[in-house]
Amino acid sequence: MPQKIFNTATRRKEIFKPVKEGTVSIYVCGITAYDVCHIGHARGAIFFDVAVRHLRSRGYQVIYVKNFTDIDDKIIDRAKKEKVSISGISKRYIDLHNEDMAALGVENPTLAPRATEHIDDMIALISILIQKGNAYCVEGDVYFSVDKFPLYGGLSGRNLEEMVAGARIDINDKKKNPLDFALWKKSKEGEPFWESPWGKGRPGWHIECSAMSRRYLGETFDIHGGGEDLVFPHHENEIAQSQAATGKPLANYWMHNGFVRINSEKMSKSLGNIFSVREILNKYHPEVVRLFMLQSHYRSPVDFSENSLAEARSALARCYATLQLQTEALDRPVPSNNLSKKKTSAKEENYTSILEELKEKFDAALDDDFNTAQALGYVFEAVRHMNNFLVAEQKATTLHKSIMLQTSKKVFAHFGAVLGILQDDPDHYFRCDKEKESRKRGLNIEEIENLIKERQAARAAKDWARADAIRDELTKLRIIVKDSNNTTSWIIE
RNA sequence: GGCGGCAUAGCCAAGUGGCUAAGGCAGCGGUCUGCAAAACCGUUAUUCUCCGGUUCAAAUCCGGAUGCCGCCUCCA
Repeated sequence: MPQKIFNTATRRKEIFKPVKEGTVSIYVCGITAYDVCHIGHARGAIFFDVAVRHLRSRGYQVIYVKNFTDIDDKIIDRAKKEKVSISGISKRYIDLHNEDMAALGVENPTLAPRATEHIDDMIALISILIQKGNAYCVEGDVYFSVDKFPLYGGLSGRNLEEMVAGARIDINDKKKNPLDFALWKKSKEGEPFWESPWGKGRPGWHIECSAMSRRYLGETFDIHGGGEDLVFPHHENEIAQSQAATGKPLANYWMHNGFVRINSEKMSKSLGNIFSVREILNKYHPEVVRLFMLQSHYRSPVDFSENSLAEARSALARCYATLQLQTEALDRPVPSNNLSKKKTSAKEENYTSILEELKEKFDAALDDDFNTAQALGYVFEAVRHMNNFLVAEQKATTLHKSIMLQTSKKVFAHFGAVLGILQDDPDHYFRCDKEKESRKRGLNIEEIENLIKERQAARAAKDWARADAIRDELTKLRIIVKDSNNTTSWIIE
């Protein structure tokens, strides 16, 4: 099945055809380094991470570029406020960003260029635009002339007249058209600057992406991505700059991820409902966040709440419980003399083929515009299927059982590798989960373990009253006790 | 004012013309268990906001209504 991608530019799902057979070049707009990453950044990062992982698993060689904006008004403001250098601010938040992404299991992009390292590329591009008459210089500022670019508005589906008629456009006397945007800004007193043919100044926001994508991916590359808010004006302006300069399309496919909402409200500073990645990772295993994000389609808004994360946590625990059973089954030695004696039945073979079929469906779901929600549906079907198998075949020691376990191991490894979940050791996962949950609820793991031990002793002595009393006590703390033949494990509800 | 999106079970959420409307969470009945829990088995939408239309056939296409949301200003 060919890869399909919903292209913002055409508002349609299209069959993906790379510029160069077998490779994918992708550019995603990264962060402006002036604050810590929030859950919205996490969504975009996780989604594009999965998209790239999937393309790679399908055999494409992917070049993934995600930039850092390290010069910008907000960074300058913050530097002023804290009385530190601009590079001090940007370095701090780039480092924190990298930590957060690593914690979320987001793989590093192939390249992570910074705007300030590409000022020359930007100046070169702006010069071309001036030369071609698409840009003009006024008192040290350089503006892009939207009237000279007939395709302007094509990506976001707007036209110039309507936008000019809109009341919210700021009127600037220097601009020929109110929609013209800055390519280069004359530096103000005390601001950082670079020398340019138009005097001392710094780049406008949009030009960096045009310059860096051109440098690393060429004039036309495959996929350009970002959050949906970037469609206008940022990506519209990038297209205008790049295509006016090169005469070629900037990117063939435009992908935009939807926003994260908080309890059905827009996440914003004024509402004070911004959740940082680090504060969430303090409470939840990173894969819970990934699972939560991937359960919705990337283009839909996703509603983030304590409750929805808790649901994702239960769902992930279900997967790890199965992996744990699987690991135990794999560790159990199978007497080799029994293997040869028993023949594999059709029913047994069926177990393996269903798992392999689910893997195919999983990949096909991701081929279809990266439908991670549907792909996860197949993961959970595989979980149930595996549980069935593990219960039904518990006592079996046939050759098939070990084949099935190996297949399952392979299939779940594939699911996990593509979605970036199920990467933890199950025991470690549950331990980590316990630590986070107990910290959150002010529980003491040691005390709980002691109670569990006490209860086990009571059970061994068949002192059911005592055992039940302890269990009731633990239940009040929302701790679930799981007894098996000779051990007792526990989880936090 | 302009442009765009969404509405599917108690909750979350796939599905965009035709097999029984994925999956998760929660609930209920059963197996298991000292009793539970976990796991497993079974079960929970004759129906996809409403009203019209197209079609042999629509949650899925078209028109209209209602409700919610996003972008147009820095924003992932």
